[in-house]
Amino acid sequence: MNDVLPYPPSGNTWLHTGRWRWVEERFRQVCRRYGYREIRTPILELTDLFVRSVGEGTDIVSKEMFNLVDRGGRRLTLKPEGTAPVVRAIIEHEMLAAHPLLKLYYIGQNFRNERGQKGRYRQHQQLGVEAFGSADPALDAEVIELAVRFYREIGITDQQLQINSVGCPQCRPAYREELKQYVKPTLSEMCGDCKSRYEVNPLRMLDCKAPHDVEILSGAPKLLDWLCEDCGEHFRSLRRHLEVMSVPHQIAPQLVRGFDYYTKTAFEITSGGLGSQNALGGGGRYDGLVEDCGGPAAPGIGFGLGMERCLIAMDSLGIEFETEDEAPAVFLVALGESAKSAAVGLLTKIRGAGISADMDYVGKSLKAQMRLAGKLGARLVLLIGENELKEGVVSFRNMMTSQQETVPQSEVIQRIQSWAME
RNA sequence: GCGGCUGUAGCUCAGUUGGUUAGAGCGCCAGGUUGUGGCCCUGGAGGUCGUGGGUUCAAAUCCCGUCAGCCGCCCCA
Repeated sequence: MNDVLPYPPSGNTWLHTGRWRWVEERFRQVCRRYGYREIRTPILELTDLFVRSVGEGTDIVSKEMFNLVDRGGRRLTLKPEGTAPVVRAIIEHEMLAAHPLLKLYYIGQNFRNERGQKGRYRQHQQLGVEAFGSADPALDAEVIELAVRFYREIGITDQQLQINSVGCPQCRPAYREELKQYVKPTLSEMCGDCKSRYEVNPLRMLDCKAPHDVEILSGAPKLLDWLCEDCGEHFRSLRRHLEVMSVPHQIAPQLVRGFDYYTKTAFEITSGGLGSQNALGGGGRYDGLVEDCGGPAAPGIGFGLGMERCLIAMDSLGIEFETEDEAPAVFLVALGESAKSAAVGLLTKIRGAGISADMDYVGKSLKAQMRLAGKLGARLVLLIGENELKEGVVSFRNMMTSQQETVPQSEVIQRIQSWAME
């Protein structure tokens, strides 16, 4: 969990709201360009939703969810991932009836109860897309290419895309047995995690990092060789589309994702500079998920990417970008009580005309008010004192050139507007 | 869940083998003559040394607990 501040903090410069907005806006732009519409789902969902979709044996469900019980005795969970809530929402609102092909994107908070470290937080923000209603590998390619393009557009030049197929309920069981047969003789030499994975989720052994296990598994049968005709053709087709799109990618036979709902396509995008959490984002196809959650039989594919990891990767690559100008265009300086009152009226008028403006509220001296105007970055200072009040004018000071002029009160708005044009 | 490290002013940190009123830079505030910012000069405010306990004549400093953060493992975003 992190506080993201309005002013760039020293050190962790990525904890700055300006940067977050910039990345979010880029993501929105890309999603809109590809025909995805925004959806927002609640932070709380019924615990059961995640248990059924993500899978009982997964790390997330078995040890990483923030659970709570409400006063009605319902078991609720702070959402640990974004896909299941979206699936729940589209079923509840029968969205597929009106939009047989439904393309959605989201930006939201996820929660996982685990030990934090660089790039991994108990509350983190994910940006993601989900596309429902088509099993066409071209849609897989679209989603993957969208992700790759997004990273490229925010300047992450060292991204690497890895793809794999995790099969389907038709072909996966046979492979699972084959893998178990292969591992069985050497199971006693493997790490404790793998011993339990052997029983609970054998495929997860494939991405074990223990050196000896990696050695053992290097000769293991490949999932890609055991795909059924449908899954095999889907994967080959996906690759052809990626070639046509000129999206560089590597095949990663050991790539297995941590959720049970994935079928066929699985992919991950990594970047250097992230430490041991090198995944920027990942996703895959989930053709049985909507039906499993009580909806129509609709295939789907999506991905999620971590906001914090994007920002950290950008920092480590030294990516610069323009932050929007949040300085007030105009700063009002008032001298004395009656001038203050006139300034308040003027301030309101200026803001009402759509111009950003601000003034002092802590009783600063003229000098201090000027200092504040300078610090805030105001380009124009409007000064009202006894002299100006008497003559019905306002002094305009151009903070860039230090030139000053007087303007009749009735023409102030007009003058600010024309001044902005100069 | 396991292992390691850190915790002193708003921020980044210093603080000698335990020893007077705990320091610096930056930031903040105020002045540098009559109503004018940036640079410069001067001054000022601000800290129960994360927290609880212990050792000692004496603890920011040593020991233990606790909380928080960071880093690695696991896993993931």
